[in-house]
Amino acid sequence: MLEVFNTLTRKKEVFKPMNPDIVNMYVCGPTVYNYIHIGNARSVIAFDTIRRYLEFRGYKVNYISNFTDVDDKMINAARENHTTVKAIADKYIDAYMQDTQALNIEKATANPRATDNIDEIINFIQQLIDDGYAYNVDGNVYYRARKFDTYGKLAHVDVNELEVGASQHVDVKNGEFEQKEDPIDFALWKKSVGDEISWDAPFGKGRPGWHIECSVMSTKYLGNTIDIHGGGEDLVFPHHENERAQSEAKTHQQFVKYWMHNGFVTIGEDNEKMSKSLGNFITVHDLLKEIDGQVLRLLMSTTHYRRPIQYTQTSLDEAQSNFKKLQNAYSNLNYRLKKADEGNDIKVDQEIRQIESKFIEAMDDDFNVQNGIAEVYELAKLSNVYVARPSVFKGTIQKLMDNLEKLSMIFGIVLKVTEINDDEIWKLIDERNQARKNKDFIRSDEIREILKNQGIVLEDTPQGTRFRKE
RNA sequence: GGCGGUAUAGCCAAGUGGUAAGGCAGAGGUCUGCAAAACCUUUAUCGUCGGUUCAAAUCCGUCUACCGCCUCCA
Repeated sequence: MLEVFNTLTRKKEVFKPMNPDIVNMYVCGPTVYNYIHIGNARSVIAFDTIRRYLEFRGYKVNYISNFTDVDDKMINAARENHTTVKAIADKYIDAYMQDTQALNIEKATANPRATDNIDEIINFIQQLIDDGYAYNVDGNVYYRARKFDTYGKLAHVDVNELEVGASQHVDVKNGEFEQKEDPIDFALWKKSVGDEISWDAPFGKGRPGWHIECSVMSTKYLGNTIDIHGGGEDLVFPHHENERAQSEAKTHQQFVKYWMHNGFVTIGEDNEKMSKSLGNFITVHDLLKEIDGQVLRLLMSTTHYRRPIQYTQTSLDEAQSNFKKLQNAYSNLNYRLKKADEGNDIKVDQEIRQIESKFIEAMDDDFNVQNGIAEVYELAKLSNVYVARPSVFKGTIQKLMDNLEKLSMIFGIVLKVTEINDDEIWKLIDERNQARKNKDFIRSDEIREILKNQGIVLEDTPQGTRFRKE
């Protein structure tokens, strides 16, 4: 029985989607004014793994992840680069797609952009105004937070205790605070200044505030009530609190059944949150120049999604060696397959089933990936044991391969076997084996060294010489 | 100031009442012409102090340290 930790109730709850076979989930995507960093990647990876597990459990998942492609930062980035907001958005959306592909993120059902949904945003705001939940001050529209009874419930904050400016990120002296009826009100629509990017609306020329686009796109693509809404824990307040307020004020229905939030990636000696504003971030774009994206995925599978995770060289190295371990197990199985005996046995079925049921037990507990991936390593170990046996059935090896592949896939790891098509290399391998037969170990070691320099590692086994690429 | 989180071996990390999974690194061993890969064995009493209990890493309280949110953030 799958249980999910719900930020709203701060409890693990039995997962029951609205439709027994379908899960509708929305994950907040980035504001596209820069490359995504490792912290952003954690969120993307965490929810991709969650999605894949839900699919593994038999659900059809409708997965929406948005791009926020208009806001102050976008406008500033465009200005600094002497280009348009759209050009900035296009550039970084493209980069996002490339980066997430390298991370083996399953394609979303849709990646809607805020600017493609302006009409819906305007209508949404208009209705909030009509219903008295929002007010227009000189072309700026604000949401009347206190009017929404349960404002603060998601973040578990008391409206009266909210200390404006405590985070020291708000300029309390700017005009916005003077315009608002209440400091806790937030912008739905921002009046444009000068020739800034803008759209015409009944309440004046301007652009959407932060939060509103997610309310609009979530309800538009997935309906008034969705099963899962996810994002980093820094989004709980104000972003998700505000989305909830807007959406439920408009639809009078529960907006989200299960709110899920991932913990941060921390970096440096004092384990600070990696963030754009602190400037202590490493972009995925840069990291991918050095490592396989799958290594980053394994790093993110090192701990539970709600807990913070340290980004260090050591943690990266460990992930790298775990990645190699899985790949080796898989390609060694593949090599052994060719030298295995015809037939099947049932013992391995039981062993695999046992691992899988422990895997499910782990993942059903609020997607405990750490315990889950431990079972994948168990399966790799079992595989290695079979591979090392003097005789083994093809059916056994095949089942191990299939299952290893299936479980690894949930973590975004695609197992591959090494192929060598180069005749020159085959000739060298043959020559080396001949030399070994003649006990000419000088020559055989020489050849192994030559191939090693080409990235091909030879390993002698009782079944012959196998190879893999480094 | 308000709210929340975390503290387990050299490192990462499970475990939420019955005497500590797993991974990395280390040590020893098996296999090998040598290697590699792999397998086997081996390494902790759980931040402090106190309480509840037959029994606590696990519950309660205290203290300490670190981190996060309080309208820029995944």
